[in-house]
Amino acid sequence: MGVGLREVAARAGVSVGTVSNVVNGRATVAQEYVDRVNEAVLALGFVRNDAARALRSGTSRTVGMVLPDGSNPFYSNVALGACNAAMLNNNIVLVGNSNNEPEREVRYVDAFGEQRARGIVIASTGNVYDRLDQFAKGGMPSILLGPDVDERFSSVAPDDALGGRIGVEHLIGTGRRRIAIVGGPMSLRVLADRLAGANQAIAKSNGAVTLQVFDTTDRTILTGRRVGEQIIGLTAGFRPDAVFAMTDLLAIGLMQAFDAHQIVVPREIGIVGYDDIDFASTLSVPLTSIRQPMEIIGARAVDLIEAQRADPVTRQHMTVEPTLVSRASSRP
Amino acid sequence: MGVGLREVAARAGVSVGTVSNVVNGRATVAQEYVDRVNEAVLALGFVRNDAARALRSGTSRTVGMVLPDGSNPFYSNVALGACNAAMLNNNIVLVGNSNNEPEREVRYVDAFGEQRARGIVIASTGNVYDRLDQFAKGGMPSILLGPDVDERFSSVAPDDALGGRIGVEHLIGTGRRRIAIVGGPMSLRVLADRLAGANQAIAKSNGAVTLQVFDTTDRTILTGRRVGEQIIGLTAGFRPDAVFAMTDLLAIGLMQAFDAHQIVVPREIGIVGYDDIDFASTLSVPLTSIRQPMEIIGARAVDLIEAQRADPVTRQHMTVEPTLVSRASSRP
DNA sequence: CTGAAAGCGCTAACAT
DNA sequence: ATGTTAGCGCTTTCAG
Repeated sequence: MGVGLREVAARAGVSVGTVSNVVNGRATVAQEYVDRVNEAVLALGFVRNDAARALRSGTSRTVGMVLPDGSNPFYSNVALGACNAAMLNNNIVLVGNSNNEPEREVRYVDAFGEQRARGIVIASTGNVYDRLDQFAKGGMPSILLGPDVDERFSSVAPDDALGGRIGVEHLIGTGRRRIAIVGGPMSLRVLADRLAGANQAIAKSNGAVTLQVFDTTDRTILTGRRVGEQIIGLTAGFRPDAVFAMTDLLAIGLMQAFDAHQIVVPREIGIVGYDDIDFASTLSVPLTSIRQPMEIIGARAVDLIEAQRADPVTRQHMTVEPTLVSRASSRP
Repeated sequence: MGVGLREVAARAGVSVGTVSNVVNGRATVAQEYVDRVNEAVLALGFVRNDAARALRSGTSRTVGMVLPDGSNPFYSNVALGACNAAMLNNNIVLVGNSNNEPEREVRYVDAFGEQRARGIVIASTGNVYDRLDQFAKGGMPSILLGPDVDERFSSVAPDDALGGRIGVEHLIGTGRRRIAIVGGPMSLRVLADRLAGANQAIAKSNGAVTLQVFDTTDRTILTGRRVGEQIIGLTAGFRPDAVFAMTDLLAIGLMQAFDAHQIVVPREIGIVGYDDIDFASTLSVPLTSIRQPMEIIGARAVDLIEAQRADPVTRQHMTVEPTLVSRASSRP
């Protein structure tokens, strides 16, 4: 930008060291000098050069975050929580969006590595772990988001089994006994966990049964609607009185199908969704849903970065608990 | 990270200049040396130090983006488009989320300024313009997102008047004549523009009238539902046969209200929304909506950054055109 | 409490 | 085609 410490120093009639001290709000500089320096900074339009600072001091104020999907509210809320936590230490969070493309993921990871970020928080498919490990050896830790732990990194993940459990427990607690479960594919760890939790709740109950598990290939509204039609097609004896949907989108699709066939929710069938997306509360029948503590996940991840920098050897695997948000769709 | 060009050079038995050339894929280095250097890079876990590069070469590969709301799909898609465009020049886009807080906005702007980013793309409320202008003097341009132009910066904005016009023209084209318009507050420039465009379409039509403008304080589903109830309460002669909603959320609320009172869309009343959010297509009556070219906005902004760097004096104010996505909610 | 000076790791110009 | 070297702008001793 042209104007550096030197120019400011010249104009203020002090040394660069003094200017540096003023600019960084450090210790004891005579008030008179402080004023003169500030005047010069303003007049000259001086902007600190972070590249030079980072080079010299070897440390950055930036936490890098690599996320697979910018339009997924889950991730944007995680990012928000991370940002809040970083602010407390006077750091900032910069987000790179890999758009689910491994190639972009690598680019962002490299960029943060080369920038010598404080650390990287990443929800990854796994192919950059070696690189991240290399960075770690150089003192730049990475934190994994999600349940697929790797021994080399600390991680934070929501407890999906717990989520599945409390969702179904709630349905059972409101008097339902004939539970259907909708979601998939089960090769996704988070969904398998939710299913396991759901089954666990049913096993512990007295008298509730898993009527059917609809293993879907995706979790869209359309798929939910299709499953809904299937459920409606069931003869009365085989129809569930409650369904646990593994995402809110699925739940919304189910509701649309039930609504189209005058099956009233929650009287004839109770529904619990998962994620508590914004829409959940504003549906014509507001949706009971499992809410993930998204901002806490982000905050914990940032905390783990600092913890890891302080103590590079210990690894922590944190788990955060989802909560049930009860609304009309599951009322007794 | 400890290991630098020097260590690599030592191990490979070449000079730092040569290593630099290899690492940056430059020109003519003997294949034998290339191999030796690459071996050393791998063995030592060398990672380029971007701070040093930026300091020395005075230029960065990072485009900074400051957005007010990470969970708004509009902005995440703009960011995606920006990212795509940046990739073409081998740059990357890093996003800072101000969460609508001026204080954070300033922090991100400062951070990008200090990092000497290639430029800043920002959807701002306006209080950082002076700072951005200062950066511009130092050779780091900023591009404004949105209709509020400032003479000092180039900008790119969707043409909201056009959006309003094509939305209402479509409604009129499908035979509707009694148009209601829902949205607000009109102090927001984008909404005022949409209204102006809508009115323009009505003025040009033969026989269509603006029955009523519902000026709302926000644009949520709940508000849409409330307006819907009002519309239902109208005596038959005053009830519109079409409504242009300034956001899809409003449109969804309207639909919920109409649905609850057995008013069938589109037969009794046609609806056009705005934004084409993901939900629009999966509603039980899919919603006709005005789609903003979000990714193009982001791409143009990144292009403008480069244009501005090449020619710091000219300012450009670009406008991009929304399109109508026709679905069931507005069928004749 | 302030000034002077030595680099941080890299690039690019120049010399070989 | 490769090696040498002078800084980029800053922080941080170390003297004064």
